[in-house]
Amino acid sequence: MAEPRWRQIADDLRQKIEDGALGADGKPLPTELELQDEYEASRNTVRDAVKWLVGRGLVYTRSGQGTFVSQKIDPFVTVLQPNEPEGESTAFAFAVKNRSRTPDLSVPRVEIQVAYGVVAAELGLAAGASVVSRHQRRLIDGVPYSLQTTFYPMALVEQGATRLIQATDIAEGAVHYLEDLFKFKEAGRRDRFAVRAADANESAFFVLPDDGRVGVFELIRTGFDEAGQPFRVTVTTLPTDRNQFVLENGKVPALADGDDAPKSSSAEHKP
Amino acid sequence: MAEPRWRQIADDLRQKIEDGALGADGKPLPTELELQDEYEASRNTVRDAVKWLVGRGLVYTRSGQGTFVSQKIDPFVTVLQPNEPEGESTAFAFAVKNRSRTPDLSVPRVEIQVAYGVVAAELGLAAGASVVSRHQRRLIDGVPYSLQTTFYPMALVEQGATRLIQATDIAEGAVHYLEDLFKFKEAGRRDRFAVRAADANESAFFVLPDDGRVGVFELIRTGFDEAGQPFRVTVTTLPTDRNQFVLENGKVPALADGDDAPKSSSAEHKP
DNA sequence: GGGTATTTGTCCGTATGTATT
DNA sequence: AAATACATACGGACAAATACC
Repeated sequence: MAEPRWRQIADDLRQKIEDGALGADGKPLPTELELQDEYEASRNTVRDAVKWLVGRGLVYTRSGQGTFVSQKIDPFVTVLQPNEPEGESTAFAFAVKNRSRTPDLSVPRVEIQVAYGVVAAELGLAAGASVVSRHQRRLIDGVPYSLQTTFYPMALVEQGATRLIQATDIAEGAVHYLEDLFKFKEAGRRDRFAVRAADANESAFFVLPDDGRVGVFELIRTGFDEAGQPFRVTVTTLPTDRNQFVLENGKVPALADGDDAPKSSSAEHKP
Repeated sequence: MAEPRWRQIADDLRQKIEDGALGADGKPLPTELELQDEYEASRNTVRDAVKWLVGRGLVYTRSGQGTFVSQKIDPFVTVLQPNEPEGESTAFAFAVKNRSRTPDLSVPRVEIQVAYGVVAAELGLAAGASVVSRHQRRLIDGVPYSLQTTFYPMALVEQGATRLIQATDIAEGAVHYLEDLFKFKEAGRRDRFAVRAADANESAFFVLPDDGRVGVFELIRTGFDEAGQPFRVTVTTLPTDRNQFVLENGKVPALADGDDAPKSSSAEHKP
């Protein structure tokens, strides 16, 4: 069996979808019963084919309704400035370009936790040391955008940064607050980018499909003082299906507001 | 049916795997037949459960052998310097830290293409203009690392940059070659980061699972001259399952060589 | 709101193919 | 060659979700 039957069917459907012969203008694909007749295969076999398309994100199914081709979504574009000018927003510097989108920020949930794993490693703390965590959810135009938690060594609070443990937004940004309070500068930052599977919390908040197809960006930003000592770690997660990042270096023309985010270039660099 | 049977089984298996009760030390999970007995479900149902785990990347199956829990892989860490000092490697500045890894670079495949889509948009060319594309594959320690294509307007070749259309490596870097030849500087760069599904070529080169679970980073780097005119676009794709990026800004302590890349922080910032 | 038809989701049993040991 | 284990494929029954009258 060179190519399994379900795979042949899947490839055929994909071709027809890309040609626009199927599912155009939001119409559903043929029902499983119809496909069963068309391909002379059992319903379970055509279902396997459709499942493969679902796994590729090409189509989605709705119980009781049918199978539809997925629409590309207009991504959030987050610009990471290399040299932040000033007044960055809370904890994670970001700017979302595009047509008058309205951000929405939850009240921070503040907790005292024990540092472990990544947080302890990044802050250079012994596993078991206390940290303050400030957690926030972001929405843009009502769409879940990011989950963010910033961790500070408990020592900062003991030295007077009491606003860190209040569950209210720090308007000027927590980092700025610390800079003002302690008369120092965040001299450097290191960002780590990775992609991993979404956990249950993220799947629920971002409303991701259950099959684990859509991962999340995990951004770990560590802030250092002049002495090279880390004093905060911010962990931000964002779903990969609706987010892009832009990094600018040196002299770069402004990104036009209506500038379309690239869809895909896969056809353009093939081996 | 609050929770489907297959999902209950999947959750139970996941729990046991995470507890180390199953699949530890490389031993296979119980066979489908054994699971069928254990859970008193049909073989198809336990297969559905296992499929879900496979989709999550928690286990993999090998025909004729069994089902095994996936091992975490030691990721490549690519450092993106904000202000490249000098002598960046060909076309895409990168540095892979870690234990004496040996990079491997294919001979470039050079083509003359018609610009369209992303490339035309980024280079500010009319769709239909000619571009030179230089495509390379990278391996690290024999493991496929990236696919990369850089596009230059054909006009550069007509103005004398003839080495661009030769299928030989440009040791000092193509950008450096252009800078020397035309006495100008790459004054700025814009990087776009996105994640998308791998296409067939990428799946084959990177040896990705067929189910589309693993996406690829797509990095689009556009280089601008002093006048703000784009003169090259580099498209790089790397699988998300084995790559991380690090971005440093300002004064940051050196990244230790053996510094472990973070596994996951999902447990540490939950709503 | 209720009922019904449509469509996908779950679950079962069975048979046979293919890869690996 | 034989045994084992996963992969493919079929057919059937019922459940759950949705739309529509």
